[in-house]
Amino acid sequence: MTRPKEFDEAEVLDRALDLFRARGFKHTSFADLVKELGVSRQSLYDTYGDKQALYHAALARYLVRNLDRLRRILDEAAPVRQTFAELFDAMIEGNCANGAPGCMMVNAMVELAPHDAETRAVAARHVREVEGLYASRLSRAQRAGELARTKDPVALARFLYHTVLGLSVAARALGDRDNLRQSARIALQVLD
Amino acid sequence: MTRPKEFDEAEVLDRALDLFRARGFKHTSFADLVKELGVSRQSLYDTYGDKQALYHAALARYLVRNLDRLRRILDEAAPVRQTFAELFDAMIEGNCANGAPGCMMVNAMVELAPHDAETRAVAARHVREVEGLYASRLSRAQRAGELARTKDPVALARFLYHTVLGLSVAARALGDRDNLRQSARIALQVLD
DNA sequence: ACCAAAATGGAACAAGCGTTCCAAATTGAG
DNA sequence: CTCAATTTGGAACGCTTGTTCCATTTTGGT
Repeated sequence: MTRPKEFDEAEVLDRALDLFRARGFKHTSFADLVKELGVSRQSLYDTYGDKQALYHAALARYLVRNLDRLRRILDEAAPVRQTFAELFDAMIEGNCANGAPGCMMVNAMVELAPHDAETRAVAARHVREVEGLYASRLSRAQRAGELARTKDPVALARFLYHTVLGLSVAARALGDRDNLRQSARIALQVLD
Repeated sequence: MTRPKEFDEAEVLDRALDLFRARGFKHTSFADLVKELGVSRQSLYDTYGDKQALYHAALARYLVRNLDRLRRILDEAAPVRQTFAELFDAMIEGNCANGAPGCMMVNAMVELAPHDAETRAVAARHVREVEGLYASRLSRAQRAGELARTKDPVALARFLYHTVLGLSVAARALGDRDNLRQSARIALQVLD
C-alpha cells in the first residue's frame, strides 16, 4: 500500500555509525550525513528522527554489536588469559582499522557524557554490563583453578576495562597497533 | 605610553583552559568564552588570536603544568612503586575534582587528533615525553635493584601511560574516584 | 486506472557560529 | 594638556547549523 524504502535502513545506519564514530557528534553535520549516506534530509528525519536520535541509534547499534562479539569470545572454552588476550587483540584491531576511529563508546564518553545525561546513562549501563561479563569470566576462572582465589574478580574486571578505555584513546590518537598489543600483554600480567 | 590590560593575561588563559577542558573545543563557543572570562571579544582576539589559537595556548599551558607536576613527583627519593602510586593518585584527584573534567590532553586526543594535525603532533610529542619520563624512572629503579632486570622499562612505561589514559576517560564519564584508585593499585602490580 | 501513502529534492527558516569593523572611552608618556 | 596607543562594547558580517515546509514523484493495493 505504500512505496518501499529506496535504501536499506540498517545499512544506512551502519554508515552513519562509521561517520559519527570517526568524526564525533558535533564534528559531523547533518549536511555531511546527507551527502555521505546518499539519503535525503527528509528521509533521514522521517526514518530516524533528528540528528541526536540518529546518533544514539547508531551508538546503540554499535554497543549491541560490541557486546555480541564480547560474549562470543568470553564463551569460548579457552584459558582465561588466552581469552582476554584474544579479546584485547580483537579490540585493538577494530579500533585501529579503517583510519583508527577508536571506540565509539569511548569517544562518546569523552565528547558527550559530561553534558548529555542520556549518553551518561548509556555509558554507565554499558560499563556495568562489560565489567560484569569480565567479572563472571574471571570468577569462572577462579572456580576452574586458573586464577588465584586471592584476586577480586570485580576489581580485576574494572581494571581490565579501564585498560581497554586507555588503549582505545591511544588507538584513535596515535594508532600504533604494535605498541598497543604489547601494552595489552603487560596488562594481562595481573592475572598471574 | 599605552593603556594597561584590565585583565591578567595568564589568569584569563587559565579560565579558558578550564572551559575548554570541561566542554571541549567544539562545544565551547566564542560567546561562551566572552561571557565566562569577562573579557571582550576584541580583547580576546587581540591578545590570543582566534579561537583555535586560544585553545592551543590553553592546551600548551595545561601540558607544561602537567609535566612540571610529573617531574616533581618522579624526582622524589621514594620507592618506584610508591612514586607511581602517588602519581596515579594525583592524576585521579586532578581529573575528578571540579566536575570531573578529565585530562585535557585525552579530551583533545579523542575530539581533535583525528582531524587536526597540530593536535596530533602535540599529542605525539607529549606522549613521547611522558613515556620517556616514566621509562627513565623505571630504569633508575632497575639500577637500584627495585625492579626486575627482566622487565622492559619502555614497554612498561607505555603500559602505565595507557592506564592513565583509561583512568582519565573513566574519570570524565563516570567520576568514580574510589574505583579508579583501586584500578590504579592493580595496574601497579606489573612492577612486581 | 486510481488513490492513499510515502519518498524525494529544493527552498526556506531561524538560530548560532567565528570573526571583523567601528566609534567611544580610557590610559600613560611627553 | 595633548596625543598616540590600546582598551572596550556593540553592531554587523557571512557562513553553517539543525530543522521544517512544500510541491512533485513514485509506489502498491483495490
